Amino acid sequence: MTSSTRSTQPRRSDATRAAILRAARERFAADGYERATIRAIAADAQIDPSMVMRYYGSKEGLFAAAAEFDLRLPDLTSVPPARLGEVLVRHFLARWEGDETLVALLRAASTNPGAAERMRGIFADQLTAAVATFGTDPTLTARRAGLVASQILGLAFTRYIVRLPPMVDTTPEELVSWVAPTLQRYLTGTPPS
Amino acid sequence: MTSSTRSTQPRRSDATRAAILRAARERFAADGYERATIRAIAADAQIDPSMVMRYYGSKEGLFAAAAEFDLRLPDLTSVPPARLGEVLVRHFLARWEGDETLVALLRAASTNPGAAERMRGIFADQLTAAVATFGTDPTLTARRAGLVASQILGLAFTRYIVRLPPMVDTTPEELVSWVAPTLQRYLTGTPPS
DNA sequence: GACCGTTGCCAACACATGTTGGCAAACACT
DNA sequence: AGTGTTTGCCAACATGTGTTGGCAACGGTC
Repeated sequence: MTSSTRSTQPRRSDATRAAILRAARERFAADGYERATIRAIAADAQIDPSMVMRYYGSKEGLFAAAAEFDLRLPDLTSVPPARLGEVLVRHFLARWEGDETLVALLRAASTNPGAAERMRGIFADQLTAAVATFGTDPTLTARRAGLVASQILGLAFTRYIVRLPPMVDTTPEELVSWVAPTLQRYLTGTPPS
Repeated sequence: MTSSTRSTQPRRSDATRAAILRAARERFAADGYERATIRAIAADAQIDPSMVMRYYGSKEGLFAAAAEFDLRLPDLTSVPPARLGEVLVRHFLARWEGDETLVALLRAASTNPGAAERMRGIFADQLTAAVATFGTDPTLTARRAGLVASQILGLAFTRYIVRLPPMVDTTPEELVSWVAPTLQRYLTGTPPS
């Protein structure tokens, strides 16, 4: 702290900080947590590796900052109940088609316990909260949210990580048509016996 | 080659080889490709790290041997068409609930290109071939197989890798009830416009 | 213009990694 | 018994990693 009394004053190094964060997201998304080295990230950002340490403390700290992520789920109460699935798939596809943060998180979650923990938080908190806006049984709500997460993450995993050819080649709209009914049933379908 | 003229004669070191492979599968499944070190695997197998190199050439070679995997898909032509989804989910859950090889492959596929390639091979070849037993349009067949893979891998990813609480707590039979209709539609449903 | 915090770079440390070569004991075979 | 092969271990190398400390240049403040 210098002389700033409240929140954060714009610092002269903000540009550097942002460059590091951008490069970190790219590298984490492309290589995963362990293969993405601080040296490579620093090289991409065209600064010295020691700056990364000064501004983010450690590699874990850098990842924590780079993997900050908000699903930005729309208000599901203002959506026609019959179109919930469609709205959700479309939203997710659009959300991470233009933001590699989730891909970074997805890759890292496989090997980094902290990343997995964050993933759990995001989908357990944000998604469960959204699903909870309709339906009262908490166990059932959690199960619905989990199933939705399984299909959504499976979609992302096969399309962006493993890159299964049929999943890569299919257009987003076609994917929406196929997957929307699945989410719809997970969200509003009557539970099996 | 020593004096063996055909295939493979039982060697005295077979026990060691097997111990290495078992430890490797465990470590790769638990830690992923990069965090699983040859030293740790050798320690688990109670032998010297250099033996791993001698018997498997390199870390990549060891992984290739440890990640040998067969989905063992049943013959889908002898299954009532209406129960295809149910049979498939049950088979997959049973298949990898007792064999950590697929978990190892799944974890590694996120960061290791070779593992991702193998994953593509398994699901593009074995699964697509099974789906192709009914239906003629190759593009549609590939798409169906891809969608099935997305839900199946999403299930495995959320249950075994990220360990989302609702997906971990749910019993296999309950998962089957929820997911079977999804696969059923991906396999036999009429394609959207 | 002197002072002090900030920004940046360089060099280095401590450590873990995959990998290699050499050597001793155990074994197989004549 | 003698010889060649196999199995195993030890020590070491080369390299890449996250991380640290020190030092020069810059920027604003009195």
